[in-house]
Amino acid sequence: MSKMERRMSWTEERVELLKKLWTDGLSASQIASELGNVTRNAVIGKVHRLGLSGRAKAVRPTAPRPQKARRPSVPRPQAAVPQPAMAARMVGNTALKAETFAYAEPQPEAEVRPFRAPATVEEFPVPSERRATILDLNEHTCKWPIGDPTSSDFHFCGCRSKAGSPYCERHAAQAYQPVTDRRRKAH
DNA sequence: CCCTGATTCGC
DNA sequence: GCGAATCAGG
Repeated sequence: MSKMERRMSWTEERVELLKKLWTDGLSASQIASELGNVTRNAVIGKVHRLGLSGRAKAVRPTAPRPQKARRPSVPRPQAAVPQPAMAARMVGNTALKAETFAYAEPQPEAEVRPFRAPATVEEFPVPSERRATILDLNEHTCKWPIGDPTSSDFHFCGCRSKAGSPYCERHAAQAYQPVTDRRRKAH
């Protein structure tokens, strides 16, 4: 290696590698870092010039290239209404889909998991609540939530909290019970 | 905000 | 031909 190529160009080798990696499903940025000395934009640009965009999926919409009437002369708003043909071509043409397809790892449809209400209260015998609103809370009041937060009667414990604790002694005990204890308690 | 590819257009 | 800037989408 006598000379470091200052401006790496698209040599046959690099183009071949590009083709291979692209058809392998690597993303443009991955390919860019693989090749080195090119940005993903460069890769994408080359891919398009080579005419191998679309990859495996490539639903040929047979659209005759709408090529909108382009901008008058001001470089600002080049984003306008997508042409139908363009839009059609965009769907199902992303690398993500291609990869998902290539790796054959279809996600099973999201399973519906039952809604689990936040267990704020835990049927707990509350002897000395103060029914504090959020406005009543300060450094010395227990901030243990009681009830459904979306309900109008939601409130906080409001007891005097232990020094340095957000909760009163009773609720601190409930909040900070060791795992083993919780296990035991659960049964 | 991270990522993806697509497109435009000055160079 | 090249690729940064930009766009559009997940």
